Order: sequence, then structure tokens, then C-alpha cells
Amino acid sequence: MIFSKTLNHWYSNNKRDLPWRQTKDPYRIWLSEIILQQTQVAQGLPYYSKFVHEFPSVFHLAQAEESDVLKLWQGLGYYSRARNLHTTAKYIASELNGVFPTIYKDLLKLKGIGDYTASAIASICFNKVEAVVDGNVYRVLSRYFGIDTPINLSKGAKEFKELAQELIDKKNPADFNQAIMEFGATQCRPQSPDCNICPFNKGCIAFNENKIGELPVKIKSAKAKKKYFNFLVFIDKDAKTILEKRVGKGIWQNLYQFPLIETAKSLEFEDFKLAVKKHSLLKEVSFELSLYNEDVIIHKLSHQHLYTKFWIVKVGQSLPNSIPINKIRTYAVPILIGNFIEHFNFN
DNA sequence: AACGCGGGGTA
DNA sequence: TACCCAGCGTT
Repeated sequence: MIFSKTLNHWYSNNKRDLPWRQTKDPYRIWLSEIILQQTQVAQGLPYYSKFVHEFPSVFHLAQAEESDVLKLWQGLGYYSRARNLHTTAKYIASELNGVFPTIYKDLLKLKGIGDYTASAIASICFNKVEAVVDGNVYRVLSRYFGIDTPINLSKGAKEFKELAQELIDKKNPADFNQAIMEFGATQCRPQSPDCNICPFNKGCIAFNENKIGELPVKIKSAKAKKKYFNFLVFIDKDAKTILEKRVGKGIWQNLYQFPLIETAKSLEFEDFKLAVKKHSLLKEVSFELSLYNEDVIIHKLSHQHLYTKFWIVKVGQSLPNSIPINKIRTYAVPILIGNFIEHFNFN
């Protein structure tokens, strides 16, 4: 009780003015929650505005093409969020007449909605007593109560979920959930939290035992693997190029890229030229090869480091299925490709 | 239970 | 560098 009272007081004095705090419309809350998964508010904010403007209701989103949803999502990462968002919008529009489920159990069935998001929507929109546990909540609770159970093992997930469910303000679950996340985001930060002016510092075990830097405990994930990407930027005699859609498993599903040759290690010009000659598009075709970036571009994902070279391939004839260069900006591409398109002078 | 999945920010 | 972010789906 005292915990939620202190928290509530802090929240009323410190909450940021964010657009999704001005509505209880489940469509907008859902949209904001998907965007904010593993994404900081500052990064997600412009995307939320774009989506609300482009798709004001779940019906607008349901009627869109997936390619348009991905294009709007471009640059935000974790693109399965966008694909699942679209899938669920279509389901809600056509099967549920546009009406969102109001309880945790039913929300959880929707694609892209897991434990956290189901709890967030149920509590914020429908005042259900469902505690959220996100990265902020793990940090706040582990520090205040001095809990060193690893947060990314199922034991920790269970333990913190139960604790949050005990602490939640049963009279105002919506504000409690948002307050504890806001507190973790702006005050009880991962590094250099404001402990000196913290309303919880008297009772905070981590603060009083000097364990702020040790909590929460998290099992380290495996190191990122190195991959060697070579993109073929074709330019044919009609000033057209080739983009391919990424299909199947792996990163950037359903986004577009220049034809890719992945190699086991970084290849120099002559070795790569030999490899390129075998490419299906270049059999019996004369071409002029040049390397765009002298220094390899290292694009870092959380689980892969992509050592990337862009090779310019000029071809004296017309290529099949090629697209005008002035159209490539309409395709959804990974930011690695988008940055290249922005900087390369195609003329 | 473990792993794959983006891109940007902070210290 | 290393870590983190209003996590989820697949295996």
C-alpha cells in the first residue's frame, strides 16, 4: 500500500506528457504498446504519430497492404511487430467487428500480444487489475526489494510477476502500471539513477546496500555472430536496378534489399569478382565491378554484426525484373540499405 | 528453456 | 565496449 501511494505521488509530479496518455482508445494504446516493445519512447514517438495519422482506426490499418505497413515501420526494427500488428488488425476488423477484447486472457490470444502487452491493454483501457512486468519493472522491483533472481530466466519472470501483482493498486491499476514504468524509465534508470532525490531511497535495499550497479541480475546472452554481406547494386543500361524481397526465416522478413552474396569471410576485389561471375544474373553478361565503400560498414544488430560491402555492378544491357532507380525509395528496406540509398549518387 | 529478432541511445 | 530499451514467437 505504502509502495503504490509513494509511487502514485511521484507519478503525478513527474509524468511526461505523451500522446498515448491522452486516450483510452484500445486501438491507440495497443499501437503504442507494440511500438514501444524493446524500444525507447524517444525512438517510438514519431512512429506513433505517423501510424495514428496514416491509420486512424483499426479498420484503416486492416485495409492497408502489408508493404505499406512495413514501409511506415521502416527503421524501427523487429519487423515481426509490424507484420503481427497488421495480422491482428485484420482479425479484429473482420472477426471482431473492430471491437478489442477487454480481458487479459482474450488479448493474449492475439498475434503480437504477449503477457506484457495483454496486461498493459487490459489495465490501461479497461481498468483490469493486471500487473505489467517490463524491463523497467524488473529494475525497480529488483533494486527496491534487493532481489537477485536473474530476470531473464523463467524463475525470475514468475517471481517478479507475482510481486508486481501483489503491489499493484487495485483501485487504480492503469496509473500504477504506467507509473512504475515511468519511474523506471526516468528516475530508476539503468545507469546513474537519481537516488539522492528518490522518494524510495529510505527503503531501497539496493541503495542502502550499495548494490545499484549489481541489480537487476541478468544472464549474459551469447556474443553477436559476424556475417559478411555483399550487396550487388546493379545499374543497367536503362538506369534500372534490382531489389529482392527477403523471404523465409531470419532477419528483415518481407523487406527489400539489393541482391545479396553472403561469404564466409571478407573478400577482396579479385576474389569477389570471381564469386560474382557465378551469380545467376551475370552468367554470360559482361559487367563492370567497383566497390562503393572502401571501409567495410559494420551494421550492428543485437545478435549479428554485419560486415557489409556495397558493390556497384554496371551492366551494358537490360536486366530482367529491374526497377527504375527513382522508385526504390517506395520499398520498405532495412536501415542498412536505406542509408546506402540516401548517400549513393546513382547518376 | 533457449534462441532469434533491429536499431538507437547512454556512460 | 557493454548494456539497455513499455517483449514476442518459435523451436
